[in-house]
Amino acid sequence: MEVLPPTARRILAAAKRLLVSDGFKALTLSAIASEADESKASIGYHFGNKDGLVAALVDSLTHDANRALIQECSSQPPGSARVRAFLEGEQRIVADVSSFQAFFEVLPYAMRDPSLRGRVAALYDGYRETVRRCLSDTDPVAVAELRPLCVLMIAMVDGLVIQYCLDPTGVDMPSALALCERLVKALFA
Amino acid sequence: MEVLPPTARRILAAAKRLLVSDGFKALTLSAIASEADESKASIGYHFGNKDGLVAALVDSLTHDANRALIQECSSQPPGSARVRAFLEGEQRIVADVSSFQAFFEVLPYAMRDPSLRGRVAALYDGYRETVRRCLSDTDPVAVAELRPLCVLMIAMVDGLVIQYCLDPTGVDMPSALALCERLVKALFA
DNA sequence: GTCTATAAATTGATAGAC
DNA sequence: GTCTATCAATTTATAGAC
Repeated sequence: MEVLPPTARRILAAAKRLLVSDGFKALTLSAIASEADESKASIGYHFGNKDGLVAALVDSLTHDANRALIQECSSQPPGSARVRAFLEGEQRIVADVSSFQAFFEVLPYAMRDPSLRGRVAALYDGYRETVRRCLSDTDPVAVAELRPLCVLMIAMVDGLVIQYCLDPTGVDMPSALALCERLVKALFA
Repeated sequence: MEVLPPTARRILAAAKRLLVSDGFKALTLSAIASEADESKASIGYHFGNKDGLVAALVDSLTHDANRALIQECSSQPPGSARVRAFLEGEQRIVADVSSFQAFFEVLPYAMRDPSLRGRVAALYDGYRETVRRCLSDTDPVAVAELRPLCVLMIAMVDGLVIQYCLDPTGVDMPSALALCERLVKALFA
């Protein structure tokens, strides 16, 4: 992303804005060119074709998300303080619904295209590793269950956002997050 | 669904097959008509327009999913036996990835269209109610936390499927489900 | 590198015969 | 109810000037 020419960067940023605001269906070359104040032909020049643009867009999205999560967690020193910071960070992640919507827009395409799927799968590997780093150094006894716990924690965040996006009033998110915290602390006790 | 004319039913079934195999993008009137061995004009006649067809498709999907889950859970008598049956049912649900893929295809469109969102939100209400019925009658002490637990259980299932679809080899699903079971049982103890 | 102009294909929708 | 034929609109892609 940082090594792209300025025009390509503007096109990619415009595509990201369109994806968040209007969904994958709105990602037409005309709309992107208009949003970026560039010509349609420039998109072809910089990204080959639309598939190339989508691949670059997915890379950009996953990179941003991963960096944000790592920054979120590693700001605290290891130990119970970091665990608490991680759980608080989870709440912020759940609250940031807009970036999740962009992810859900891309998800079905990522699941079907082998190249995209590999890229997003690598992102989740990074997620799990980050969570593992946040939750370790607290109790060596629980090490055996650390991997599955990371999987479950991420699953809960993703799944909670789905329910919240579909019906913000139907889900008591604070209670769900409090229960989630209780479950984790019970495991470490 | 059952009250639809035979032709409409064939069209809907063809659309569902296309959605599962090739995704939402493949849901063009031409492709659906070809798959159903009907004419494009028939789709307009029976469903008004494409949006009408998609709404009927979402209704059909959610109805099937809800019925399957209820049947899965209510086959056992209340009590710990039903809880165990529910947890085993969860494993089967997670294993049935194809129906989840159809859901993930529809999810971004459901989140943006108010009408579709309401339909899918109602489905999740049914989900939570079903899970509540499966997990109640075991320990009255835990009643206060029953609602958030239902939310979390469904979130875990959804989130686990996401990770599994992206990388079946990168997630130790049996361990994750075992840990999930441990967490639930710890809560009831 | 960037643009205008246009090609070529596809899409959703419908008129009108049967 | 079902079909063929056709419409206007939109989409991706690219040729060619600058």
